[in-house]
Amino acid sequence: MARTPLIDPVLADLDAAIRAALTAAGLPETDPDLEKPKQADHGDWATTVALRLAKPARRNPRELAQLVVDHLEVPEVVEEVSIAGPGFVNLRLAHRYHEDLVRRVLTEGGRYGHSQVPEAERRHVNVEFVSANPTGPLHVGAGRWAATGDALAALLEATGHAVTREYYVNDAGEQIRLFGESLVLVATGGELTEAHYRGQAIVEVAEQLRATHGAALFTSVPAGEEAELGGGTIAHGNADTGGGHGGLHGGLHGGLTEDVAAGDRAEVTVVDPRIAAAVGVRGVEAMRQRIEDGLHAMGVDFDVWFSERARLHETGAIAATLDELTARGVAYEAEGALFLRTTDHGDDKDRVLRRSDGRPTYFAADCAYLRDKWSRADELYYLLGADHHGYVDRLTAAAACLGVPPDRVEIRIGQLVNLLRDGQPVRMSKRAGETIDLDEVVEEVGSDVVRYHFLRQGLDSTIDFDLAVVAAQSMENPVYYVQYAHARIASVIRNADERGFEAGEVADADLSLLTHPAELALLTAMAGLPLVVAEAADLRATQRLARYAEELAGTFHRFYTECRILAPASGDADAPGAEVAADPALGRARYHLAVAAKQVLANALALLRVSAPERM
RNA sequence: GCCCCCGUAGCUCAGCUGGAUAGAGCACCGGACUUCUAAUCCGACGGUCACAGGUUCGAGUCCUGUCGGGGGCGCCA
Repeated sequence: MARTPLIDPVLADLDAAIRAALTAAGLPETDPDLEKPKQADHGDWATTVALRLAKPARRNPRELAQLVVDHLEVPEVVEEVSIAGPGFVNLRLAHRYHEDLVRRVLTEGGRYGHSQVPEAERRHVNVEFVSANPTGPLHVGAGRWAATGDALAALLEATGHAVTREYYVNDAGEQIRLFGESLVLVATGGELTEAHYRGQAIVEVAEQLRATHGAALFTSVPAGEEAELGGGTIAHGNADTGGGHGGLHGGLHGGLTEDVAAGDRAEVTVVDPRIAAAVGVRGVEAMRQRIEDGLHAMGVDFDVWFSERARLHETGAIAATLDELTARGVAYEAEGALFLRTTDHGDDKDRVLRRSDGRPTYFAADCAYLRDKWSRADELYYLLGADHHGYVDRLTAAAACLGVPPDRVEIRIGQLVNLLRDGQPVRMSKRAGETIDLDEVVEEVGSDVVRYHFLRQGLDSTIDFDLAVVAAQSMENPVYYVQYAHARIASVIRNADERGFEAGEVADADLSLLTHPAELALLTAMAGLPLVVAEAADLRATQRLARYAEELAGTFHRFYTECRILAPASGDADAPGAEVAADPALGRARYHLAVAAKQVLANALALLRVSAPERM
């Protein structure tokens, strides 16, 4: 993809004009690579072609810049071309461009800022995120993946891709039996060991199951049910040892640093495994529903809740996948087990698909899942926490073994979330039920604050989530700065309506009157959204959009301070806004500018899934 | 031991894939509301971009190494 996507029609013109100038000047063709100068007074766009051509041509870059400018057929929208510094070619757009922009924003409405990637790059992207185990409620750290995955999905949609938001429900295997056992013990007053799941949510789910299925569920095997939980029949319950993080989807996946590894849940079999399994399956579904509700409260809605048990184990998809891998010649038997030749694709050792006792590994389920997704999408995006970093190589290799082109699988690792309270780390233990739940925090501080807090920072940096800070300083949270700008505009519009202000149609407004520095800054900022959206989507970087929203809000606040829209009530010639009283056409132009700015703010916030309030 | 991420203002972080004078919020100091929302604006203060080399017209950005912080590495759920 070109470094600067030619989103704006003007950009395409400039790009073509510079290319033509290069040819006309007898210079080698190269990407004009238009960029926005950091300093506003350098112009609206700049190209560094002269700097980059200087070395191969062995010529002075300023000289080359002059050559380019001499041969440049200046497009109509460009008002001024200048050479600056070591050889930058700066372009300043004519005011008419900004006038057109206001009309364009108002015409496009909610679509302004959206764009279409070239046909060849258009994809159906399966975005898998969160996918935390349904053996407990989501903790705060999961909010990072929920917010980020959802916003990335929105960004991909806004750039012309089709998206499936997907949550993998790890509802098979030993941990489900243990989860069921925990529920049984809670329901029957049995004694929980250290290995069992506990906590308020477990108690509530146990009560819920009793209410819907009756107490007998906890004491007898439902008729006609076997203890098939996937991962092979749990024949003795203690065939597996330990917890830990052997597979991608078996781990916590919630993305929060945690002091207790899931480990050593082993050897606990105090309940009939068939009962534990039956209860576990139902309990997991109840817990999953709680998770779904909690995410919905945060504005995150998944298209697909993919049940490992129902769609991989019960359908035989895992077995089919192992067959396919064997048929492809990428799997082999050794020591009674089936291995996948992941070392052919960069992994440091081959991985076991089927243990020597015949049971498939979690990795086998992950392969089957990948295969299933690939049949439904043409690009697979995994958003994982840093605790799964060690899994990337084998997952990439698995994709290659299944014939998925490497450029269609993107595994993104995000750093974890540190939960703090007044600067002190909060130690959490999932099995002891000592967690801080996402839905509680969302309820307390609001979805907007939680989402924005996570979206504002890049995936590569560890985020501190200090409950005290987020709650107490909420009035200083940058999200309010952005939302306030939107609410302020809404307020002006309300006032205008009340006063019977006649704004007229944009088409009739004289937007050429918008020449105040604060007006020009706002117009320039508004023009930036499409490019920011395209880049944020391309780089999978939500913070780009968040920072842009803050910048745009800032330019509006300055405009608001310096440029009145409504004439002052008094006739005082020195009062702020007297210029509007003297020239009503200016007030009308500013009104349309503000309405357009409101739209741009709303569009940016919409992509972050943060609300744009009408009043605050 | 090996792999990944981070180190930028007192604090929390951006920095547009190598460009012009490194930015914002918070904190601190000083200003601005009888007139569209002060959850705002204006100004001041604040930097050896962890450190050392290298690549080139140009490095916070790319490469190598060192130091410091975080995370990950199993026929294992």
